[in-house]
Order: sequence, then C-alpha cells, then structure tokens
Amino acid sequence: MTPIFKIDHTNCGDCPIRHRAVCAHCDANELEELEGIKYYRSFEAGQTIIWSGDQMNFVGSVVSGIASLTQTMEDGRTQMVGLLLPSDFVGRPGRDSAPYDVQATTDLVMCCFRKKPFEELMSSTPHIAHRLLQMTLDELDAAREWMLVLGRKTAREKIASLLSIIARRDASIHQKGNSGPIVFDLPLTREAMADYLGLTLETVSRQISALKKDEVILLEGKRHVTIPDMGRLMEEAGDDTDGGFLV
Amino acid sequence: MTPIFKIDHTNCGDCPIRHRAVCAHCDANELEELEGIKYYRSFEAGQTIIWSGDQMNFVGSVVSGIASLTQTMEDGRTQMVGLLLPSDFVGRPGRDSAPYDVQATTDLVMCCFRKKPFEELMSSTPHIAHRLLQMTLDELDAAREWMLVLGRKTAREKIASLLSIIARRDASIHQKGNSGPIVFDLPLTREAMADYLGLTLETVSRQISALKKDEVILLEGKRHVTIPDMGRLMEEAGDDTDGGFLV
DNA sequence: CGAGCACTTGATCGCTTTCAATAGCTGTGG
DNA sequence: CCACAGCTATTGAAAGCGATCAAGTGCTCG
Repeated sequence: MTPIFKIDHTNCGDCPIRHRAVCAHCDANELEELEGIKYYRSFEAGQTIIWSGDQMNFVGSVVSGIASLTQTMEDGRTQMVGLLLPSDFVGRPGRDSAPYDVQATTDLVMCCFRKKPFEELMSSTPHIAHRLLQMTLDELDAAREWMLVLGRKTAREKIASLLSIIARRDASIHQKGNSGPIVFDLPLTREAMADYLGLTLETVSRQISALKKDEVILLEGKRHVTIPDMGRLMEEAGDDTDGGFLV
Repeated sequence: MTPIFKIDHTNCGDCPIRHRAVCAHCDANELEELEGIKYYRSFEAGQTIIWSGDQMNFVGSVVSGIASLTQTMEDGRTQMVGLLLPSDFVGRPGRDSAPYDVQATTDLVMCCFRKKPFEELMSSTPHIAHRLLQMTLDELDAAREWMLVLGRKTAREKIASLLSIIARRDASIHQKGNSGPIVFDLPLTREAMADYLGLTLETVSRQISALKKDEVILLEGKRHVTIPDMGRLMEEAGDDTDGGFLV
C-alpha cells in the first residue's frame, strides 16, 4: 500500500516530508548545507534502531514508515511513549545517550545526519533550532494528551482515541478534505496498540470487535479500517466533537 | 516551612532559580534586557492561573511554590499532565491559546514576561531559545517517563514513583547529599495525587497507608513524609535502583 | 500439509473503583 | 466554650472492568 520511497534520490526539493520536517523553514542555502551532510538509512519492520542507553551518534527524520519509542521495565512490562510518523524527528541534540528504545514498527526510511555536524549547523542556523523547538513543543502537547488517555480513559475510549489520532494524521498527510468516510490501514499490530494504550492485546482485540459490532468502525480483514462517521468515533473517544485540533 | 520569596526585589543576580530557569545561560547584557521587561505575580493556592483555551499573553518561570497543568474531560474526569516546580517554565512561545488549565497548587510566585517582547527577545538571543529547547526536551522526557507510570504501573508503584520524584526534586533543589533519610512535606492533597496518577483519592489513601504499614515511608500527620531508605522506595516504584537519572 | 504468527473469543480472577460511613482538623458563631 | 459546618483523609464492603489463563481460528509461508 505505502509506496516505497526511493532511497537513492538526493534532492531535498523533491522530499515528501519537506514541508513538515525539521528542515521545513530552511532557505536554499541552509538546505544545501543539510544536503551535504545527510544520508539515508532504511530499517526493516521490527528492527531496533536505537537501544535505550546506547550512545546516539546520529539524529534524523522519518521519511516513510512508522517508528516507535518504548520504555521497558525490568519485568518486561513495556509502554510505548511515542509514535513517530513521517516528518517526525528522532534524536536529541545536546544529549549523548538515548533515553528509550527506538524501533521500526513498519519498514522505515530515515533521513539522517551525524549528530555533531547537525548540532553545529543548528547553532549557526536559527531556522533549524526554531523549527525543532516548535516540533518539540508539539510533541510535548501530544505526550500530555496521551497522559489523559492513559490515566483516565476506559479501554473502549482508548481504542477510539488511537483510531482517531491515526485517522487524523493519515488525513493530514494525504491532504484529504474532512467530509465522507475515512479509510486507512492500521499500521500497528494488536500488541503494539496494547503497548501504546497501556492495555493487554486481548483487551484491544475485544474492544475493536465491540466497536465493529456497534458499527463505529468497519473492518475488512484485520487491518483495513473504515470510519463512516468521524464525529461518532470522537464521541466514543470521549473527546469534544468540535474543537479537536489537528496534530 | 517554605520561606516567602520577596516579590519586590528586582535583581536577577539574587534570584533563587537563576541557575535553573530559562534565563540560566544568559550573559549580563541579556539579563539586563530581561530585567527590564519582567514583573512578578503571586497566586493563592487553588487559584487558576490560566484556563484551557484562554488567550495567553504572558509567559514566565515559577519562582516559588507549585503549579500544575491539568486536562479535564466533559464529564469531569481530570488528569494532571505536568507538575511545575520552581524554575520550570510556563507558557508557549509561538502559540496563542493555552492547551490546558494551569493552577496554583500551593501559594505561588511567578516571574512573568509579556509574550510578545519575550518572543522578540528569544529570536534575538539564542541563549534563551537554546535553554528553552533543552528545558522542553527535559519536560518531554519527564512526560514520557510519566506515561510508563500511568500505563503500566500498579497503584502501589504509582504512589512510590510519585514520592520518589518529589523526593529527588526536593533534594536537588535543596542541594542535599544523597545519604541518610529524606524528609519532606507533601505539596499535594490526596486528590491532586490521584489526578496526577490516574487513580481515585481512596486508592491513593489506601496505598499510602499500606506503604506506611510496610515501613517504606514514615508519616507524621498527613503530609510530613520521611523516607528511611530511598533504594527501597525505588524498588517499590519498579525502577532500577541504580541508574536512576536525576531530573 | 503443518508450523508459525496474528488475532479472536471464552471463563475466571483480582485490582481498582464506587458507594458509604467515619475520623480528625479548622474556623465560625451562638 | 462548645456545637456544627466544611474540608481532607481514612477505612470498609461490594461491584465492575480489564488482566490472566486458555482454547481456537485464519492466514501465510516453507
């Protein structure tokens, strides 16, 4: 379904995430500098990109595919703490070791920069630093919205919340209008959804079945989802139907 | 217990949060500029500083006291999504309306700047923008650590996690060595703790009683806590005893 | 065709919530 | 000075939701 992004192209002007990524506000000169130090890496679904505690010697943007940030307790309980979609930034300038695991949830292509040169570029080009601050603040908002989901919502509301977030981000990437049914493929396994939502995979499965029975969603196979009425889904998520802001 | 911070002083050099706040890396000139536009505001415990959705026309730092960020659902369920201690930054440059309520949990003093001049200062003085990025990244880490607490920990572990965070932040503010018992006053009601942890206040009360019975903590009155063995507490929190990083 | 994997569904268990009563403290007014 | 309201906190009993344990289904791939 997802078209494979050609790794060998080098022209930032053609880049599909150009307008949303950390380089969004760069001018032609800055872009040229970035172009000089960037390189692409691809990862297969399931591969771990960075282990928690590892030294991080690169940063980068997700070009295509989905990555996830997860924390794991000693006894194996794991919680996903971030879902990185195309254009999202990976890595932390100014810190050496990674605070959580970064995994490729699907096949993944990243546009990478070695950390040192990127940090230098950041201090010389305010556009990058400024954009990174905005993106970090957005991520902080998303993380806090997620805290409400984890702390206070029921299992059914959690599933509805996740579906509505995926639907919204998907719609915003594909630049669709927001009328009519929304159709997308779930990029996550039931287990990954459970790890995101603080549930077990059995509960995820049960609640998806329930939402399907109640016709809040339609399912074709296990992953292909149709949302006939986005307003209805957002009610189920416990969100205000209007005033929901696009992330 | 907490000494009242004198609101009428104007010298940033004497400021108790000088070395940790958004102005931490400013040089003498930058500090002087900030000093020109800053003003102090105090709030009483329980007062709402900013309502979700309100226009925000100022930003600032917590000088003394504790503020909290909370989200509320239509049916009244609330989740605290941030705990702001002295030196933490309030507000979001580049965004007009507040995404959550900000409340004074205790009596509070803030060092404020009108948003517009602050934003201008930010774009002209990289030290401030850089420090704000670092602080935002730290907050993002803290939010994600909290997602693990909310999503995967038991009630007992949640209480132990909260106590250990308060103990650590308290120790780092008062610059104490980390040997011997730790003593502090809980700055939160049982209800505020419940809102932070995604629990009910009854469960909070029960788990505190249980930790007390098991001598993980000692209680004098309702709020005065002694932690005889920090390692023990961190085990109860489900955290690795060593390698815990100071926030 | 059978192994392996993702997922579904059922039955039961247990933790946290819910509902409810009570204790302790502070401040107010007769 | 005591009675009482109002608040925070504790404790008990019962209910409910999601977890756990356990089969079983459907699909893909060798």
